Amino acid sequence: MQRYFTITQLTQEFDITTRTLRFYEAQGLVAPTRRGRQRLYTPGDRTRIKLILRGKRLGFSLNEIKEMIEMYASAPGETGQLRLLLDKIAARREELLEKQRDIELTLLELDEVEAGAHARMSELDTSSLSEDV
Amino acid sequence: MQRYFTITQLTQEFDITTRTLRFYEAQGLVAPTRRGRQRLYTPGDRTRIKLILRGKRLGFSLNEIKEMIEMYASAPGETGQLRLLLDKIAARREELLEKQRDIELTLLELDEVEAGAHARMSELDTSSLSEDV
DNA sequence: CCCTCTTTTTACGTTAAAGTCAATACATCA
DNA sequence: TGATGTATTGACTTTAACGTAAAAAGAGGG
Repeated sequence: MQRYFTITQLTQEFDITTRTLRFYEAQGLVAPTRRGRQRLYTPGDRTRIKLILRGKRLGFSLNEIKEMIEMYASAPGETGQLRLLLDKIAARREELLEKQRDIELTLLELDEVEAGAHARMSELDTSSLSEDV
Repeated sequence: MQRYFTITQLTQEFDITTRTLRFYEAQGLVAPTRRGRQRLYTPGDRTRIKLILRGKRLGFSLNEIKEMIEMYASAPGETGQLRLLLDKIAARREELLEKQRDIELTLLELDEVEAGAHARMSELDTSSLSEDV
């Protein structure tokens, strides 16, 4: 029942290169199993890759992404470790909330620029008395 | 009525280095005026710097940020330019909305990890019969 | 079994975004 | 006016995240 993905399947699905996947492996972000020397990616590996790409879209570094993935994967035993984990979670959450606010502001500004552009366009339309086809 | 900021004031306010500000200037992202050789930043320059840093937090490259800032600053004359501007705005908006979705997902996952950690902690608490002070 | 095609490994190159260092240039304050 | 501190400029270095190229090793097909 274990379905595997080849490296090229994944590069095509996610539009990345083999170099990229091997680099992520070298950084300890994924660890595909091997059939001989060939890499075989499990669905779990595929999920990790999705997480990595999502992290990248949000502007996190590979090191930060690695930390987050390890947070998901770990089941730390003792209380000290758990407190530390909770702290890390809180910190990440703060960052994400800040990014959310940043996005809101940027979207608002885009709205303004767009409104200005539309205004300018209708000016041009009426002044030139031209008609769109 | 024109208040100026020195470079060190801004580095302290935004926790960046002078090298960074001069680099942004070399890239055409800000253009402070000069008193002799010394740089003087206007409130407008300061705003641009804020925009740059916000863009960076969202994972945009300096080139992308430059484009966005120029979108704000420009008042393009002809219709073709305006259409192009509207297209760029639409594209940016898409990116930002994707980032929003990415953030939502990541926050949900953090919630799960946190819930798991809390569960694990209460297990440890009851099993050890210890009390917090 | 040979040929072709894909994968892997190794190594060096590249780009963005600064960091670091050295040499001047100003400015000020005692 | 000389010392002291801050700014500027230019050059070289660094780091992250890959790109690119070359050589060797399998994989499958006829």
